[in-house]
Amino acid sequence: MSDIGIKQLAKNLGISTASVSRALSNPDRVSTAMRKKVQAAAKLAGYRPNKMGASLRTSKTRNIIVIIPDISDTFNSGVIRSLERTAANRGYAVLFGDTQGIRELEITYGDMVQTRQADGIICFSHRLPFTDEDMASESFKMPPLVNSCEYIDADQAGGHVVPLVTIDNVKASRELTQHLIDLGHVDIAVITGDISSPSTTQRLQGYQEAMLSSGLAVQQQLIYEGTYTLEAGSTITKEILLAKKRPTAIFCMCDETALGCLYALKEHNFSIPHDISVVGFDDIKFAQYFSPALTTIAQPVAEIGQQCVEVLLDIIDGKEVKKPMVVLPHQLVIRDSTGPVPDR
Amino acid sequence: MSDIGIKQLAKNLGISTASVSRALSNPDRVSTAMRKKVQAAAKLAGYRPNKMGASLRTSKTRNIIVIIPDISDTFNSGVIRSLERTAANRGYAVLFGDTQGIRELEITYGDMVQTRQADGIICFSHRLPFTDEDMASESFKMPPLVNSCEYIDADQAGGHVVPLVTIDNVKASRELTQHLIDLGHVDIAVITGDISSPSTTQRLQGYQEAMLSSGLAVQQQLIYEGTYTLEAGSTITKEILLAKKRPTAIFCMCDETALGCLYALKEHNFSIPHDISVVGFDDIKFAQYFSPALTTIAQPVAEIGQQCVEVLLDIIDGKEVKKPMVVLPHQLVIRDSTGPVPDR
DNA sequence: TTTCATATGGTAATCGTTTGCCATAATGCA
DNA sequence: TGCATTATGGCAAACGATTACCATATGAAA
Repeated sequence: MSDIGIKQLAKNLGISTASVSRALSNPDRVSTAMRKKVQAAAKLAGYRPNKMGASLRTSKTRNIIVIIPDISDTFNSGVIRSLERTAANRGYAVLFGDTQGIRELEITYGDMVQTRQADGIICFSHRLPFTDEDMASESFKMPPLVNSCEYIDADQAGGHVVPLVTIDNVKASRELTQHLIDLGHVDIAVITGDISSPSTTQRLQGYQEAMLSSGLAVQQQLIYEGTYTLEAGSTITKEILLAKKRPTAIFCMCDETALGCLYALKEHNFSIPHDISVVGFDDIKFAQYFSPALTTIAQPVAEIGQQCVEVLLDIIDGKEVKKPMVVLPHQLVIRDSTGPVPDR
Repeated sequence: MSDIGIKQLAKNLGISTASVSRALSNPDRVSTAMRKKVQAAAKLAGYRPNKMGASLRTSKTRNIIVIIPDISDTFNSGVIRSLERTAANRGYAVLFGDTQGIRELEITYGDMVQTRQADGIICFSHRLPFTDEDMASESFKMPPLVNSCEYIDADQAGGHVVPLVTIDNVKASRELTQHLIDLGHVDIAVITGDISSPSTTQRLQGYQEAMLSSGLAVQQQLIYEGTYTLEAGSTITKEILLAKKRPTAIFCMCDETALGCLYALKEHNFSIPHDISVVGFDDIKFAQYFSPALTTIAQPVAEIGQQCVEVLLDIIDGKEVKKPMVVLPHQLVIRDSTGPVPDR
């Protein structure tokens, strides 16, 4: 672990730096004898190549930057884990930028490709991490980027198509709503995520489609605008309980919200699903341990992470991207938080 | 966003690269006129400094690598978030390596300082991310490293003192156990984490100390070896329930385990805390939403993250590290999962 | 034996910055 | 006014790898 470089190594062996470099990172280019000699010496000396030097020369960093609003979000962290794993297998390291939804931080992290600290971006937000100014510039070139789970508007992207890995939110939401309808529910409240997020819009659309196609009215007063948080689930549920006409089911657009919802319901002595049914979305690892275990949509977390990396690396490698949008299968998971509509 | 470099910029302005560099990153070194001129031109041209070039020259990367067994662990991700924030404020980016506890991956990530991809390491494991071989070598120099929450043995560290940011696990565990004892519990089962982890050992020690100092026997058959997971909580609790003599309280060494435990208890129709009391450890964000809300030890997640970074940057900057061990205050949070021992 | 292709190793340029050293200009002070 | 500082800008050498290009050696084919 001494601070030895390729130069010193070459000098010690009485050979050129070119041979050392080749023996280590392009072994076919040298004779077996040379290769063995150099590799042995390198190992002995504890030689570690300085990646900065290499990166500078090759203009490849083998880093991926992941831009994410909240790294502690349970659903996201599942995807992250898979990302990281896949990337590592392909020889890439993953940098994370937690933006807390702050625009300025998004920009900072988005800049890391421009400053050559990363080769590409995986983004978990519905906003691109570049200034409008930059994007408007005609010299703007979109760096390798794929979006996870959140659709980005072509308008916002200045006409660029942004590759996306996601499930079909509309369809999943429709199925979930249909499940409630099949149980006889008619008054189904919704606690949305941030409405500026397309995933929320899509899930809302699925809900509406399911209602309408079953001949049920979409009651605007049952749609509550929230966020993807525990707190939103808890506070909005209380609001729902205060309504003159109570719904018999609550559709929470993420599992954390559903947990908050269950909490508030139990606090007010509602029995689930006897009095009110609750569904979530995502199937985070905690969902099956909630009481009652949560009916939800399972997203293929591992595949999402993996595909994000695969697609991104294809772009980085300059390969033709066959599918700008990868839609992965979700699954309706029926557990104990949903039941038939109660008699009135 | 054009691919312009310092050289081109200098040529355009008819000045030397030195002046450009100074105007941008060492502004006091040049005249106001020069500074303004260069900065304006840089902005106009969308100049982005290539950090690889700079890093190579300065041998500073301004990256920190965080090595963590499970990035999706809820407690950890809280700390991570804070880490990331503090680091960003200090101008450092954070890279993450999720090792899944795999030795080989630990080594890979540990190597990133040697290969100059990062300036320092924050480690969430009880093992150092270097090969024994390396550490045994006399030329081994410990890179800047601080450990979060897990103590590292000086033996294992080859005599090096590894700075640590943590709470006092022994004390916290003692208080938590004492809380149960105060409620009249005598037969208190424990579901541990991985026993190779010092945090587990320490929490176990705290438990034992509390029992003994209250004149209670430590019953070995009540100590169940587990892991810091939901699944362990669930399966081991079932085991506990099958025991001839059932405990009246279960001490889970982390909140996720406690959730698994609550789940299993409810599944078998035990009422909490009426029949059995349960405590967790960490106070993850979900804990207060469990049913019943969980009595636990709150760790100062944000401060832990912050301190880790502060200490690490001090080491990187070559400052004297005043305290090799930072012990932060925890808090006993009493909620609804604990109650008086039931009448027999 | 000659000729050509291939295998192997070396030389030195290069990637994009930063910075030590120097020259000159500007300023302060007596 | 003269001299000592200080401010400012340029030159060119790093940093540590990779690699285009070249020279030589080796072997095969004729």
